[in-house]
Formats: sequence, structure tokens, C-alpha cells
Amino acid sequence: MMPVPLKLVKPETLRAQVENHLRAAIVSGKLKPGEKLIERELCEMLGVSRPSLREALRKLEAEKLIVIVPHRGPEVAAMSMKEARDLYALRRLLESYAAHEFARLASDEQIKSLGKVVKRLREASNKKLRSGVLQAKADFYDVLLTGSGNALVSEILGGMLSRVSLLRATSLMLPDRLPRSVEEIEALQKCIEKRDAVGAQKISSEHILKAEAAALGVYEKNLQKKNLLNQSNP
Amino acid sequence: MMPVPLKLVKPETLRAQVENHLRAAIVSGKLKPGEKLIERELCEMLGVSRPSLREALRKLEAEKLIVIVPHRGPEVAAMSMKEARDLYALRRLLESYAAHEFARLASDEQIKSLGKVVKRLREASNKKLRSGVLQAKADFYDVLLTGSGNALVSEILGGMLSRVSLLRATSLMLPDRLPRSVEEIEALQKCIEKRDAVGAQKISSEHILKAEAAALGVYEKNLQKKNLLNQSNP
DNA sequence: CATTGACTGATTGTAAGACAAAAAAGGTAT
DNA sequence: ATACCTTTTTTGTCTTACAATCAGTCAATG
Repeated sequence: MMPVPLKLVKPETLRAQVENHLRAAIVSGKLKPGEKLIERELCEMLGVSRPSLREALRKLEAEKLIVIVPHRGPEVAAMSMKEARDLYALRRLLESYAAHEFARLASDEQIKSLGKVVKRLREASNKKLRSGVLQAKADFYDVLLTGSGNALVSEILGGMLSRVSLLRATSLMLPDRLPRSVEEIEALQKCIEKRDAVGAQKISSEHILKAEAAALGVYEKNLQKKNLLNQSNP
Repeated sequence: MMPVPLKLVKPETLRAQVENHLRAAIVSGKLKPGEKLIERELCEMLGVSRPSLREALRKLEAEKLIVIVPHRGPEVAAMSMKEARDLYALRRLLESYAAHEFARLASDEQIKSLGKVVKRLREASNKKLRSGVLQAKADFYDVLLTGSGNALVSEILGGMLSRVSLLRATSLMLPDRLPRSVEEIEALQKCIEKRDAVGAQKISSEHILKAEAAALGVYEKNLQKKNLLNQSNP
């Protein structure tokens, strides 16, 4: 008999909710990189006690979404150009590996799922639906990572993608980059359909390289702008 | 276990000391995989309060060195065969990348350092000095990761190596595997000396593949033995 | 005899209050 | 304006407390 997961969904522990809430706020940009966080304020805001909050902060610190300097408190992580480049280099390595493994051992259904998601991505892109693009992109990664068969890689890559959002300059958010990005993803999907693992790895790697060039170009300008502002408005 | 109060040193925060102490205990095997940890006991043992301890536990949980099931408490992480294989697959990918990058952009001094460390490893291996081998191996990784130029990769790979020690069956700890392992590392070092990045990547990748085969073979037997014991002695 | 079910004790989850220590902020004197 | 000192804020840590949940026990039931 199939195990039927009863919907006894017990509410998560409080600290897990706090953790998720803060993570979402950081990834979505409601809390901005470099912003200082104050424990007392967060406690009042979320209606939880300091121990619960602090435990959640430790988890986010381990994920590198926030930085905690002893005696100075937590702030939302900000990335230097070097860190951003390192992040993309690693992402390229892992994501192209995931593509390789997906092409090699995903089930036929998983490959079909990928096709559907890519189609949705294309449609959202044509309609210039920002939210639709982001959702389709998230789903794309979900299918890809699940089907790649290495839970560890999925997990680390997932964490890295959340940090990529700290850049606030993803290739899929740059209007003139989006169409080409979607084309590349379609090419990747076709390659996977043919079970061409090596080809998929190569396309994925090149795709991320291009995305990096586009994203980091914008990010560098943002950083410079911010530095100028900080000099005049400290 | 005997109480080990740690209160004297103050460069780090207390929770960081707790974290390091526990991490060392897990990595060194003083705390064994699957062992249940009880907050109160750990507090008394280390002489710290529950909040400090719990914050440290969250960090270790994020590192996957312990697992915390809500309302059941923390225990030292134990790895399934699948997880172990995933771990080695990822390690192979990252470590061979690090070798590639080291060969490509390490400074001449860093390459010299690597040569010295490998020499020490060879000597310790010849003398069958277990502690010397482990120390040289740790230093080897330190030089390699630092010189590879990607701090993110270093960090993630470092975390993975600490999890590899959860297996308690590293290739360098298997007597009949050690000599060959050292030879492979020497070959890698020579390749790096010649600045042959692609060759270094290949050797490193193959080296880890062999180490994996040796280590996981032993680990599988250990797992089966443990399962048998658990069936008779619940 | 095995299964069920309720009870008890242990352990974790969460809160609140307190205080020392460090950092940040602000003001004063040079 | 700079350097120094005081005040205020914020974090680091401990203590105590209690509710929620889990694990093991043991009797009742079929």
C-alpha cells in the first residue's frame, strides 16, 4: 500500500518559522544587504523571545545570509565583487554537474516535467511577467536539482542560489538579457531530452558564464554607485 | 564523560568555544555518529548555560555534523551509504577543481609550501606515524585550499572534509591503502609544479575516486556490522 | 500472549528578567 | 577639527520557569 502522508502537519517550531521568515525577507530584498539588524527590534517585530530569535540567527549566519560580528550584532550579508565571482565560479561547477547528472539519470517523467517548466518559462518571458518568470525559474531549479540524484549537491546549490539573490541582479531580471537566457535554457532542456549528459554540462556551464558576465556587470555598477553615496552621505 | 569546563580563554565568544569544542569532539570521534546528545549533560560538562549551548548546536546542525529532530534533541550525524557516496562525488568535483585552480594561479611560494608538506607526508607515511600523517594531510589541504583562490570553495570543501571524518574510514587511515595514496598525492604535486592544471585536475579526480572505493568498502562493512549488532542488542 | 492505552518522568521549546562587557554615540576640552 | 572621556545602547551570558512533547512503563483488554 502506498504511504499516505497524513496532513497532520504540525506547525514548525517557532525558531524555524522565524528562520524562514527572516530568510524570505532577506532573499526577497525586504531586508537589504548591509542593513544592521537589532535583536530587540526583531523580537518585537516577530513577537518572539530572544533565545528563539538568536538561534534562528545562528542558522542564517551559517548559511552566510547574515554576518554576525561579536559584540556588534547581525547584519544582512553584503558581497564584494570577489565573493560574487567566487560564488558564480562555484555555481557554474555545481550546476553544470547537476545538469550532467540529470541528463544521465533522471526519470522520463522528470525530463517531461523539466520540459513543461521550460515551456512555462518561455511563456512568462514572452509576456514579460516578472513574477511568472521568477516562479518558473524556481520550479526549474527544483526539478533539475531533485532529478540530479545528489541530495548534497542540491542542498548546497540551493543555498548558493539564495545567496545569488543577494546580488539583486540576476540575469533573469535584466530585461535585455532575459530572451537570450531563456533560449539557452531551452537549448539545455533539448540536450537533456536527448540524454546528452556531456552536452548538457557544457551548455549549462556556458549559460552560467554568460549570466555571470551580465549580472556582475550590473552589480559592479551598483556597488560603485553605493560607494559614492556612502562617501557623500555617511 | 568528565566535565571539561572551558572558561579561561576569552578571545572568542563562549558559544564559539563551545562550538569548536563540540566540533572537535565529533570530528575526532570522541562523540560517535548516532550518539544522542542531551543538552543538560553537555551544559554541565562544558560549564555553560543552555542558551549558549543551544546556539552552538544550531551552528553544528547547519554544518550537518549533528541532526536535531524537534522535541527529540540533537544527535551526532550518521551517514547512510548513499549520503557517503554523494559526499564523495561532490568532494571529487570540488577538490579536483581546487587542484586545477591551484596549478593555475598559486604563487611560487605556495607551490613550494605544497612540496614541503607532501615531503612531510611521505616521511610520516614511511615511518607509519599515524598522527604525523593526519597532521601532514591537514596541512596539505590547508595549503591547497588557500592557494586555489576561491574562498567559497575552500570553505565548503573544508566543511565536507570534516564530514568525511564521520565515516571514520579515510583512505589515509587504511594501512594497505596509505602508500598508494601518498604516491598519488606526490604525482599530483609534481603535476602542479609543472603548472599543468588540467593534468592536476585529472589526477586529483582519480585519486579521490580510488580513495572513495577504498574508504566506502570499509565503511559498508562497518555499517553492516553495526546493523547486526543493533538487531541482537537493541 | 500480544496489543492497546493511559500514566509518569525526562527532555526539549519558549519566555522573561537580569547583569556585565563591549561598542557606539555624544559631548567637552584642547 | 581632533582627541578624550562619559553616557547610552546593544550584545553576551546566566538563571529560572513553565508548557509541550516524547519515551518508557505497566496495567487492562482482547
